[in-house]
Amino acid sequence: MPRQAEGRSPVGRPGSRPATSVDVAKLAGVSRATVSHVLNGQVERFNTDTVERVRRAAAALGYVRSAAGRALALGRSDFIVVVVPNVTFIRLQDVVQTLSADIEKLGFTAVVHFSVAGPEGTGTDRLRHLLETLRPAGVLDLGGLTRADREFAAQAGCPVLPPDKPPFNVNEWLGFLQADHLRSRGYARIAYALLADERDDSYARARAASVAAFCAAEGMPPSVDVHVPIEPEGAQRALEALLEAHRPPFGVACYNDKVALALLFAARRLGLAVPDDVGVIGMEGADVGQVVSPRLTTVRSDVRAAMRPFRYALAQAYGGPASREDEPVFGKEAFAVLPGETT
Amino acid sequence: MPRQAEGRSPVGRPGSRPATSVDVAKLAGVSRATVSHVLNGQVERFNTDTVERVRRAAAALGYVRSAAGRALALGRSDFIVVVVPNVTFIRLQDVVQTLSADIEKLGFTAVVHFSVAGPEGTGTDRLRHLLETLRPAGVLDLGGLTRADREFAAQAGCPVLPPDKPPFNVNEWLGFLQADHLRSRGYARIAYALLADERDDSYARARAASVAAFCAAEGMPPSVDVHVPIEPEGAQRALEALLEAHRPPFGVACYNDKVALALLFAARRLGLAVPDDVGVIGMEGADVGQVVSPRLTTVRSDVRAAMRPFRYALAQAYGGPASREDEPVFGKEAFAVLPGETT
DNA sequence: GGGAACTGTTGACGCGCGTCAACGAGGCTT
DNA sequence: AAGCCTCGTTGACGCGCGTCAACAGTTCCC
Repeated sequence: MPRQAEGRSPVGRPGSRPATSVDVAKLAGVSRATVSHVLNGQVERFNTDTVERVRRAAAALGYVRSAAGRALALGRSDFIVVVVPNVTFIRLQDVVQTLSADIEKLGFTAVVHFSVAGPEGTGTDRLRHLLETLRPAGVLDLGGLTRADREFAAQAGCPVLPPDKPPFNVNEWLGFLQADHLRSRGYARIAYALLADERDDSYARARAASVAAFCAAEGMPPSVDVHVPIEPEGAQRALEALLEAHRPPFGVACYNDKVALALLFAARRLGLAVPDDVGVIGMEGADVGQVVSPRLTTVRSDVRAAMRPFRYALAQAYGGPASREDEPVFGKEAFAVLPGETT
Repeated sequence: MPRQAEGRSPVGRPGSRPATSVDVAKLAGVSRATVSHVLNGQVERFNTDTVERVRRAAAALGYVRSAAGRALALGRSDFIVVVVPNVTFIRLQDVVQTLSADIEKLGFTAVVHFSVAGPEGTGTDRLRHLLETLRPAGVLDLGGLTRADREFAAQAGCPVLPPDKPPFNVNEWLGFLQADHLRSRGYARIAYALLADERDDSYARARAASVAAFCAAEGMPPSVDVHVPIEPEGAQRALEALLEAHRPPFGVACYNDKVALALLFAARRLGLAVPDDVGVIGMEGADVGQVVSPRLTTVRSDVRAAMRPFRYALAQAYGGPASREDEPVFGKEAFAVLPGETT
């Protein structure tokens, strides 16, 4: 049986291998080098006619260049590793999805890496392995990278974005927003509620520190940190512990809306009046916090605006000339206190 | 200035290119072919001494094989694309994280792909592009793939897991659990609450259908579907609409815990007694549903047990001989009604 | 008219790896 | 001694691509 005639169809019939740049070159009647150049945007150096032929041929064959071949030739791949820290908020999915879309828009492919996946196998080892096999075009650090990991990546010739230390003081700002709101509502004492039982969370640390700094700067009593589990009895115990340090009324700035809700309902079960005895402000503006009664006071975040530093860093590093519209800092409009009924 | 002597250190000094199999071969005093064979597990064919030398050399150099080179030679990469459907539940992060870890354990790298990223650019195009550039070892479908996409992947020589249609009747089972619980609590009429304003969600459809089938089989009045937005006024309106179709008391099976909470508090604002007038059962056992008062009745899920079909499919397709302990169906223990105060 | 400068195009190499066919050495049989 | 098999090892090729140096063709200037 004679071998099937060279199958080249956009849809790729079963058995027909995918088109390569050789196929495109043949069909366009040019050399493979020309195809490569044209398809990589070296357009001015060629006849418009040639360019057109190549493009048409590529389209006709449904040509998609092989990531592997390109990576091998270039010495680096078109992947960008997104490092997601051990951080817990409901809208994390939005964040990842938004960033993935931005990355794809730049012609790269996002590979998300969770800083700490489980008990066994440190995230560091897994990350380093990833960097070495993948040789990605970059690492987008949402805050999960240790200094050592950053250096490792840099040494491996893999730029880490954003170039400054990742939190961008965003956590400082968030802590300030919460503390400032609480004080403006008349609370003279402030506490910060972290999530209990979580592995070290750099965001939480930074925000608690920011709240503490606010209190110090404003001459208020030092803020008290408390770890709150998302579970009724534990939350109640945490709140009781807090009551021993701070006499009501006081305000609690919470790591996220889940923590806030846990404290809110714990307070009611303990017979404390909200917001008179205890004020609670959450963080992130999760929809679930707005459907309960009383409606949670929180800090609403606009994911796209909050991601601006990351988009900026990506555009700066990989973007075309037209993608410089963003600024390197998150928009102040990214975060705003959403007044509710709990402060 | 003389070029630096061949830098080969595990940590990779700046400027020293990463070790390749050539380096390993040289250091071990064997050919590159041998290195490749040994490192791919062709152990019996070689002297134990040779094997040992190769392994030691690789370890000494911190050798990590290049994904690009391997992919190019093999004609397919070591990626597994995880297709995440347009589905909304709080613990989705857990699911993705768990699967990623399982995939890495098998020596592959997970690339998550969101079925629908945004308004512009259909997910299908992006997926197909991904399959063509990446030539992944497989696609793990959480339920977001259309039949056409599945066929496309198969034709491209890229196996789709799990082989059966993805939902594995898991949604049928979940709908049953909810409906059965409601009936056992004495509700003679049942409604199903989907998430409003979401693009088509196959999970939601399947579960609503399952609840409807339950009602029909049990001779109950047909279930009513209602779309609930996660926002107080909208939820209230949805509940009011429901009241026109069903006279209390009735039970509502909810798509997820957020929907359940929205309805729960909407009911209270409307002066309806929960659970006497309206029973509410959520889905997923999110911690946030357990800290509010009244505590939400819901279906608790054990992510690992629920992921079993996917782990099984992965092991079956790519796993070593020792990884067959799992069964192809999710464990019934994966999902259990968690009684609360709302039914 | 001969070289220089420029434009448009291409041949050829190498990236790192998997693998097939082939090889030498040693032991065995005929 | 010649042939055959097995065992352990390797040379060489190709995967698809980017890119450099070199090429033919044209225009220009002295």
